[in-house]
Amino acid sequence: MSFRVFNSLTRRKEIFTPREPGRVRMYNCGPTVYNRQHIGNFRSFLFADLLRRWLEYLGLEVSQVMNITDVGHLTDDADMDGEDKIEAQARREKIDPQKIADGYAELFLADVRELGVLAPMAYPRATDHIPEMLEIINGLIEKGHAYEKAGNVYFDVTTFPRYGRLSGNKVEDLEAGKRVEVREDKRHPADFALWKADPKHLMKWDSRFGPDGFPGWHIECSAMARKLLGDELDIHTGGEDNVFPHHECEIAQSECFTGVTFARFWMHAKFLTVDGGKMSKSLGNVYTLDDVKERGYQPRALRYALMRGHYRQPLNFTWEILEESRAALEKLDDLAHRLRLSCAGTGAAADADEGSAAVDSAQKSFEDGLNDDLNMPQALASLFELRSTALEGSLGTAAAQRAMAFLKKANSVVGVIKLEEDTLDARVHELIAARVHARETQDWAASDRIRDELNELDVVVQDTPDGTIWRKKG
RNA sequence: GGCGGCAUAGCCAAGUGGCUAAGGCGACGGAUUGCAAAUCCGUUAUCCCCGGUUCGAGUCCGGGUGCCGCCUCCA
Repeated sequence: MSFRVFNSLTRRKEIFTPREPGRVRMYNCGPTVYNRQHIGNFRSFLFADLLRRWLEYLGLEVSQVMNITDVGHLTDDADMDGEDKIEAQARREKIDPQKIADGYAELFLADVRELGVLAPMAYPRATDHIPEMLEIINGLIEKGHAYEKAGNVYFDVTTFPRYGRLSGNKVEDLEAGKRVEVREDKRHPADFALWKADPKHLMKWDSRFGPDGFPGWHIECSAMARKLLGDELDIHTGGEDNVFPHHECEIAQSECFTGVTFARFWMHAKFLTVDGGKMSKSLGNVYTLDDVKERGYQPRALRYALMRGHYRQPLNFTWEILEESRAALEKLDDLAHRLRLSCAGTGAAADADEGSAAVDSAQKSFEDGLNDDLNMPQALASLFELRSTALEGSLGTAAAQRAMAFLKKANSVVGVIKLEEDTLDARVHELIAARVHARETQDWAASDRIRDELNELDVVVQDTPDGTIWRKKG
């Protein structure tokens, strides 16, 4: 079965194939680093990570790029008085805007690492690509797709008939829209800025348009994608809120400049809501990874919570859901643990191949699920079905080894399961041995006391017919 | 005002028109256990409403209702 993805551009599921056989060029819209990234941002980044991991599972080489936008967008594209987000934050913190951006970029990288996101080929920064942006801007002016007015450069949307194809917006409707304020130096209200001039701006670059310029919002992605991946991408991803205007504008800029299709597949993750609605500072529910950790949850619990639903379905976050995720994850850890034991012969069925068919069927279901536009719920369900099989004691050693190999492969995609054997220090080993001895002599008081002690050390003991087994919590 | 999405059990969440509607979390009853934990067995769904198409609809079509997101920096 081949990998089918929902292409936002055509609004249909299509079979994915890279332009160059065996190699995928993928660009993921990353963060604007004027603030700490929140769990909503992570949903989109984890989606990109899942996609990359699945493509690699399928044996494709993935050239993946995720931008870090470290020059702020105007808070209001149509209003020159609108404040740049990074500069606004810099004023609040009274330090240099580049330091703000660099600081938050570091936090972003640390967060994402903790969430188990695999590093892409590159995390390019906007401020390192000003010449590449200007090259495109100049080219667009030469080709008549852009025009300059007093140091500001705008893209002329009327020169690109496909403008609006991705988002389903019509230029006429945008014109009628109440939210787009008309700026008198724009030819058309929907024209968007490629380059802006403002002497008061702190981050600025010299160019033929004047000494006080800085890039408009969308141009950095076009420039960095082109530089690192070439003119034609296979996949471009982002959050659904990027569809318009950001991605629409990227397509216009890039395609008018290069004359070829910018990206063949566009994939967008649905929005994350918190407590049933958009998160907001006033509600105090803009959660960061630190909030998750402060409540005693491992980052992987958040990874699980944000990935267990389908990426195109709305997802709501609550602390109850995170708790549910933690509990489910514990079961998957336990599956890995049981499989290790079965591989070693403990509790394994007499026939070494007993249960092989169930393992194969779980693997097929896992692969079919993810091949169907990354159906993660189905993929996860297959792992729990494998667990049921393993717990029925119906796996032989050979089947268990096969199951373990599959689980490792599966975890290369989901990236949340604790596969390796926990290590215990000598003290814990002694306690476990002492408890086994106490039980043999039916000294229940001592046995229970040691069990409590082990619990304090986050070790859970379980007495099974095959003897006492243990595992670490969490 | 324009565009898009969603509605399946107490909660979360799959579901190419066709076998008894996956899976997870939780709850309850029983088994097991020195007590637990884990596990096993069982119970927990008029698929938002009303029409229509069809031999057959959770699934397709039309109309409601409710919720969410985008159109402004936003993943």
